[in-house]
Amino acid sequence: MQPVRRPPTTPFAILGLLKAAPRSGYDIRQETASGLGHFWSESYGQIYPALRALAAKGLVRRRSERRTGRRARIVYSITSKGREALRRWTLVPPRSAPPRNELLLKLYFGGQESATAHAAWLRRLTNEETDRLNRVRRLRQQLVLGQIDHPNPRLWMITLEHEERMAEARVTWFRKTLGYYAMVANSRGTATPSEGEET
Amino acid sequence: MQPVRRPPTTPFAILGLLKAAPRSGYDIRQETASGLGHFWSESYGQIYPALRALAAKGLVRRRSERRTGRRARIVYSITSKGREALRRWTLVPPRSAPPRNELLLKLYFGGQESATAHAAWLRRLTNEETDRLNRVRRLRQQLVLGQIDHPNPRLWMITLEHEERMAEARVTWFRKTLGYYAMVANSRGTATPSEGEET
DNA sequence: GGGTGCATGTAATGGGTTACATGATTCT
DNA sequence: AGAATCATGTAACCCATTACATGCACCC
Repeated sequence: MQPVRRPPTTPFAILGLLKAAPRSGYDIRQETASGLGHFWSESYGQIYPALRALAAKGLVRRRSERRTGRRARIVYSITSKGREALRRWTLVPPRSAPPRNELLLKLYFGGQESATAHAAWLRRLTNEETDRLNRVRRLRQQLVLGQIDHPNPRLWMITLEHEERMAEARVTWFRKTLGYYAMVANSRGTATPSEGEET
Repeated sequence: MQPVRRPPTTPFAILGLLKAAPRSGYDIRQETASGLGHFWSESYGQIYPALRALAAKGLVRRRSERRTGRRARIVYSITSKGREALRRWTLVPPRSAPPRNELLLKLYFGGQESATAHAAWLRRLTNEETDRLNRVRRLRQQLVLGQIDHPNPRLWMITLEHEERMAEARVTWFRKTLGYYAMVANSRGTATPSEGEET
């Protein structure tokens, strides 16, 4: 009846950001849409309630900041209690998420009948993934050359390398898979339409 | 007020399994815990309600099967309407999930202070991932050699290749990352504790 | 005066897991 | 007799996104 509590990760993602600098809810959203967005994202619907809860537990401090010429906003900063909670959380090994790959599901259950359509969107996805890979490579290169200012370049590098390895692997797989689909789609789109498929 | 309806994927995963053969809810769970489990998983809490909903929409047919000597069970089979719904679903390109990598979050926010602990669980995760990679490689090899019977070996191969490419990439990244953490953890655990870390 | 960006927030809804309840049958 | 497995199902949560409401301030 009482399900086991697994610690949610949203509040810790927020604490982590606040550890680097005090921020508003809006700032946090921006951050998870750009930099951190490489490996973590949050929506307003998560952030604002979580900030309240953190403040209620004394892990962050809330203060409103009025600025001349700009609208006032609420800035949160981490407390020492919050810092400690964050530290403890990072020590616990991460739990792995159950696999959920919609792409594979659609290919697998689509069968050969859908090969033409699949070839079409696989081509698009391949291009998107290739672009992403190139972006990450450029980013990493800039970091290597010291053209990017970052509070912890080493750890940032580690996350970029993760992105890059994964993107490379996906592109490799995409190209190979696309080869198969293009072949199947072609063999029925043009040559022998009433042949049926054997293989 | 009325959020846009994104089609849920659970019912289609179920339809896909039923397309191959009629199955009970229990069977479906077993399937998503073994074979399909490589890239998709479902829990009872999802499956049974989804089966009811599918039956109500006429996409699957429900019939109870009484077997001599074994307890009766409820077997679902796909209808032609269900087959059509599945086909249409596979034609639509998959949506990509927002990135959520708890591992990177913990490393990134943990900083160097937690390097010793991180090195420890990174080592464990590296081993687990390596084992998984080896398992997938063996599986693929068996498929190549025709030692595995599968209704659609080509599509199954494509999913295994995906698994393999990803596992390879993760192992590569793990080893590299572990190298860094082992170094940091070591340099402070033994030699020059007050030196700080350069390299 | 109107668009855009800054800023805070909530209601509605859906996705998903875990833990339990319940019971039959088979194996030891 | 008791454990393991087959089998169906639900209650209680939690996680998360989307879409909207609201309003300030700046720039054109």
